Amino acid sequence: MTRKTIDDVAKAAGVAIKTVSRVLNDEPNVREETRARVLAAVEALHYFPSLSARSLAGRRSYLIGLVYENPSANYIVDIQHGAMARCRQEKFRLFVHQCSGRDAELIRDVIGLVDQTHVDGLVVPAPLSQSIDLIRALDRRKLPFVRISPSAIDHRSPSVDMDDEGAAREMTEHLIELGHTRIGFITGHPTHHASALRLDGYRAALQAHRILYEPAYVRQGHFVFESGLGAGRELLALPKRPTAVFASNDDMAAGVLMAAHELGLQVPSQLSVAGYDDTYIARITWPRLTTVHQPSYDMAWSATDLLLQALKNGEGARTSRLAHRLIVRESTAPVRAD
Amino acid sequence: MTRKTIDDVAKAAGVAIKTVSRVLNDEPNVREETRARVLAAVEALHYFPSLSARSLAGRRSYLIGLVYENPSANYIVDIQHGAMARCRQEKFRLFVHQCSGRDAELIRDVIGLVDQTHVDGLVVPAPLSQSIDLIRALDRRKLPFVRISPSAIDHRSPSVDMDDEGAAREMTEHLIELGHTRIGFITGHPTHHASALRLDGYRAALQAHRILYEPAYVRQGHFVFESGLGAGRELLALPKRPTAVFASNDDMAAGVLMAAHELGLQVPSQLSVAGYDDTYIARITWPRLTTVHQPSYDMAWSATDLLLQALKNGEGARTSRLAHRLIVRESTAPVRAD
DNA sequence: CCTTACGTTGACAGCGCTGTCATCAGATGT
DNA sequence: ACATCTGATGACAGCGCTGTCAACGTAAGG
Repeated sequence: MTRKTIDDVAKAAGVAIKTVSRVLNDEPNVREETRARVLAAVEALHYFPSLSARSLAGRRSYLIGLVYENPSANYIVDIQHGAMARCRQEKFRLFVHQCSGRDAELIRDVIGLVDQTHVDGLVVPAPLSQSIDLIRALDRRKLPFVRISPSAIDHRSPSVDMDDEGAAREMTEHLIELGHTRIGFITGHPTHHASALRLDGYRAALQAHRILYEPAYVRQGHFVFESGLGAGRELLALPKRPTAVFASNDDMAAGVLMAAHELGLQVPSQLSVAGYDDTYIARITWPRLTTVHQPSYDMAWSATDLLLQALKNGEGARTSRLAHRLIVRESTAPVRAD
Repeated sequence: MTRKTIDDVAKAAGVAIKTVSRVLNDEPNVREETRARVLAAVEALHYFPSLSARSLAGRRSYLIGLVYENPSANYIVDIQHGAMARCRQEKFRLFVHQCSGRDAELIRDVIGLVDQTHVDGLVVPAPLSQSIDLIRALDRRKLPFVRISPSAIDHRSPSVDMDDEGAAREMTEHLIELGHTRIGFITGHPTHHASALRLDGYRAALQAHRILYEPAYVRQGHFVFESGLGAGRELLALPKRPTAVFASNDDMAAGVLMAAHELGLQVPSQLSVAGYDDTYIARITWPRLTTVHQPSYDMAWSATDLLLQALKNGEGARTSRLAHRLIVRESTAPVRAD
């Protein structure tokens, strides 16, 4: 059992290889009857065209790259699978690449990937999507790419995002509606643009409800569990401790839960805790987390979709914003009368 | 800024392209001075050889495939990164592919990947590594592959695993040493070979300590949180409920924790809970999980290492077993005198 | 009726590399 | 001294496709 080539298919279908190529690439001007014969031969021989040959010979490689930089496992798996799903539908393949290095080295790493694999385009999720240097380097290579959750400093390339500020505002309002006024907030990694947006949403909600913004209630986190645990301990050690804590992602919210448990505080009766992202974690903590659903899978799907469209039609920049929603579970409750 | 080719390098170094090729492929019979000149040119031009051209022209593609089938996010991310790390060291690239379909369709999916991408070999983690049909199909294609945690029904191909039975025995003994005799057990997915091994280890420990094996204490799980929650609820509803529960992975152990919390049972004072795998989850639950560290990252690294060795030396089957270790955290404690 | 256009198909070059084989200088053996 | 071997290098074919262009038959237009 060996690999079949286009010649085998051409022979089996009684046509020239160029005709097989036409059918495989959905090119026009092939008789319906011929197309059917070729497709039958392809099917019968279990023929799969060689990506290497295709990308060497033609302008397309049928390969999309997904480059990312060390974010949380749950996020990146959703992103991967969303992108893979869309690729599969179009018979593209996805090349997943975890970048190494920083700054110039990172750029070389990505450009190296592009040069070696001949990918037709790149899906660039946050936080890499915020690297101006990378964007510039890709532009120089004239490589199409779509960014997920790019920073506000914008660019004419297509991108997909969600309304981070609005979502954070809604979550904060949810807590305010439950009667909370002393609401702690844990920010995300300082270099992620989403971190600033989420903080903005928190502050906007406070302001809209005339609740004084109290800097002591805001702690710096880094999107990882340990930072949430640390920030949670600090917040709960405050003389007038918050009755609710809103963490900028679920991992950190899980850290706050642990901090509360350490002190023997009941969640949600003595402390409400809210997260962000709605990753797997939010469903397995005790209690389960009230959180914002960030549609990572769908964002990756859409980003890949935009990229494939751009490759087909050579069409320019488009941006799409996906809907989020509040997921209210058992970690938030009305504030208790002290 | 455009892609450089081997011709550019050859011109810059003042040699024939074949000589550049020799240097790039570590072939012998190149003068040291010539090699240095070529490498300097490669560096200066930021040249990256085209994988497509290489795999078309030669016998090697410098590509390894990682195929997997829907396991937990935390597991597969570790596997991916372990394999990527090893690939990077050898200037190979890793093609990550989530399989689709079942049985014959799955086989076609994998063979399709192999045919299209020309991967030199495959890393096959559990549970795919247990598919006899897949193994046979790969053999027919004469494609080198290394399995991670294959089933006992063995094969002369290389593989990497850990001692599942021994680890489960140790964990059960840990619980027994804490004074537990009514120990619940939640099995893994029935088609995973590791599930049976872990159950064997549990039973072996009971037997060694002359504790009666009680079938009612053993519940079927499927390696997912919900199944652990369900099984946990059942176990804790038993008239003579277990004082400890050992779940076959961390996700299910988290489910048991939730079941305990629902009933207001304190862990570990009223119930000890143990997991398996030592994924990220084990460090963020309350209390943090006592678990078995399964070295997924290292297993993938080693599997990739074996594969690369086999590609280089054409050497046959080897199997390597990686060490596990018990991670005792706060979810297990001595049994309380009732 | 012939010309033109169009739809359909195939011949062939060439993408950027590696494998094979030839070439040549210098070292080695007798 | 000559034949022989060895190491270093290059010329060239060809991997499996796609892009280009030519060829052909047939329908439409004058």
